[in-house]
Amino acid sequence: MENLREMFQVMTRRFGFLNKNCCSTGGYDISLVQSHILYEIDKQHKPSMQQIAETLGTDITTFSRQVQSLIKMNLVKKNTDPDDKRVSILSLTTEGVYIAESIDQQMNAYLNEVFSHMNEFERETVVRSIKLLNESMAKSSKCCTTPLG
Amino acid sequence: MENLREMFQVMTRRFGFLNKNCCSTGGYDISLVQSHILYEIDKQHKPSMQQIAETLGTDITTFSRQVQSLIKMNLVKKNTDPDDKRVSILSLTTEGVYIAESIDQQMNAYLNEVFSHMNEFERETVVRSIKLLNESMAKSSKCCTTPLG
DNA sequence: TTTTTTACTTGCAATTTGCAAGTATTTTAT
DNA sequence: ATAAAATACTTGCAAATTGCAAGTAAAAAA
Repeated sequence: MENLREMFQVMTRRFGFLNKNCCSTGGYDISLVQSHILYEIDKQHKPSMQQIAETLGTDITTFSRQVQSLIKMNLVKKNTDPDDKRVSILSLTTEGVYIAESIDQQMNAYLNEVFSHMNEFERETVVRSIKLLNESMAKSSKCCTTPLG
Repeated sequence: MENLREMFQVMTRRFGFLNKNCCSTGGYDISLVQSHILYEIDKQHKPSMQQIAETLGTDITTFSRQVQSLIKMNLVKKNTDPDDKRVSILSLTTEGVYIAESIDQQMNAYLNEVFSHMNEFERETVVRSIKLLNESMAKSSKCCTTPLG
């Protein structure tokens, strides 16, 4: 059997580079972690601080400060949940949405370029495989969840 | 078409968690970046500092210090290349090999567990897909290489 | 031989990190 | 109804990680 880890290591490293490249797109000085925060806020529905921090596997105190800087940059808003005044609901500002979308476009453009080296059949196979992989990882209770959770 | 980026983001995040979990296995206090350094030194043949730093996309100065700490921990050795006294050849100590291997085993065990949720056909498809993906990413000149290279 | 390039190291100064300890609100006893 | 416990988040550190600028030493080019 081939070395699974090696394949994954190479793939995720490459994807990591791509991610790093893309987040500094558009003149804005966004760090990789910040781009992930923007991405998740955009994706989740009215998320709280805890939720995003949990999703990203970031310590809540670190996350708190990252959000503060994103608010200063006017990319993220924070609203206290009316039902529970302890929790802060996060959302993107118009500018934040713009940045998040432009990063997303870049990423997808690059990924499409990568996929252009395959034929239609290969593309479909790969897409299905990644879905399968994600499902399997989700099923696995032992692994692949946040380090401290 | 599905959102490629989302699929990749989820997958690599999960793999990242796995990576983080695994590197702190075995009582040793190894950071994620350090585990990646050990991995690459193990993988490459008599690599120089530059080579590993380049592979990992790390600034050479940062890398220099990381290696120093790994040497202090007695996991890595540095030997000056006899053919060019400027370059340092990196290698793992016996202890380093042990750590690297135990991380590798953990990782592969977890990945096998993930793959156990698939049938034989799916497994093969997924493995082939990841290989394909890696080849395609390698072909793509635009993307997926080190940020500053 | 001098100049330039290359491989690496150190000096900062800035950023990022997480634990401990805080505040404020809500939930759970009693 | 009130005290105690839990939850959501924030701040104070102090340590670790980062990268640029400037260094050393060796090799290659001029």
